[in-house]
Amino acid sequence: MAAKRREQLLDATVDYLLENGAAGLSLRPLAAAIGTKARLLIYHFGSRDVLVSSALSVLLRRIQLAFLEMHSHATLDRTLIGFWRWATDKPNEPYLRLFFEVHGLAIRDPERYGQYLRGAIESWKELLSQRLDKRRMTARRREELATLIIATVDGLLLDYLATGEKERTTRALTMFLRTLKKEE
Amino acid sequence: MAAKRREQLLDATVDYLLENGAAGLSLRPLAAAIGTKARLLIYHFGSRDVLVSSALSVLLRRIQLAFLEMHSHATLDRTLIGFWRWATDKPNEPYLRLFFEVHGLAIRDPERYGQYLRGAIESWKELLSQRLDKRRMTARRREELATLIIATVDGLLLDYLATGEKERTTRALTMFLRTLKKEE
DNA sequence: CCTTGACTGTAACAGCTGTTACATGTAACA
DNA sequence: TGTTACATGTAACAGCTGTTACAGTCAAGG
Repeated sequence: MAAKRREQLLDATVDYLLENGAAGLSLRPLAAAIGTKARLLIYHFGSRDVLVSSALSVLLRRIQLAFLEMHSHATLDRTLIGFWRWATDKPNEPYLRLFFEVHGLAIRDPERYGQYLRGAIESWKELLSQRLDKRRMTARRREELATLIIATVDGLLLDYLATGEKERTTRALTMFLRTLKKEE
Repeated sequence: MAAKRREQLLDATVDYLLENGAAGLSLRPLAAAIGTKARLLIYHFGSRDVLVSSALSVLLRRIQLAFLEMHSHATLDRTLIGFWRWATDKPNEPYLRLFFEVHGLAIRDPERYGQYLRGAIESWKELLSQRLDKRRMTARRREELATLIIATVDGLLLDYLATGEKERTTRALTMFLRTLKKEE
């Protein structure tokens, strides 16, 4: 098993990123934290950049799994509220924190983080469009709606992460969903 | 005039940040770009962190000025659309890019960027609440509405910056405003 | 047993970081 | 003219960065 050790290091790196962020990552502190040496990280991954982008892929996969679990809910409302609950649950906060941190970095440095960002945006859209498929509306309108819903949830999560005010942001989300329902 | 040179360096630093971002800022390249030495940046500002947070304050002031210019518009709709036009205008893009980049960094590192983030969020809320004051609604409802509007515009701007798709995101914004109007 | 290949340890490379000590300039004011 | 305050220049500090050269260790397969 050549790739086994690599897999372990990768998982440990993801956990480290969730705790410490991606902006100031450097090999030696990371290696010390996960019980290895910078030398070996380079050996297993080839370079720092490969390590980071590999770790972000794993991160994305984990978030997508959380998305998929919400699919069991009956209505779009319940799916969104379910995801909101998951995202604002304290133990899951690091996922969203890292998500928006990398989002900010990617806007500036698409070469390094672009692939992750495109994948992340795509996964949001896919979830939403699957939910909206069932309704009778033009593709154009469905696109508008998906864009609006994703943006609003993103914006509210950003607010929540910055202020920590769960109650206010949750109220704003339910108000948004109520407004959407009237619209139909 | 002791503070004159400092002011010049500060403005030049803001422009440099708008072009090059804040995540990987380091003194020597910055100094070279704006025609000075790292030595003098430390001399005028005391430390790197003071320089960065001073520059972000100037940035915030500039964005607030753009906000205030939109106040002349008659309705809330027109104010928001006016700001959206300003923010998605190519030459102004760096402001929002930097805004969200720092937002991402601040979530991770509140000590360094927290002050800027709180000020930025406050200025958004102030603009909105001034606009909503005139309407008859409970303070609680006004808070929900302001939170929702800010979050949606933020989320759409984030989408626009990542994808560059101005037409789709603008359509989503107008759909949002139309929905809000029905709600009243 | 001996070789092969995957893995790890030690140490170093050049280059970068923020910051500082010390010396020099420069202009205003007594 | 001498003093004072602000500004600048030159070099260096210790500490960090990703990466690499070289020398091992260790278990599996001939």
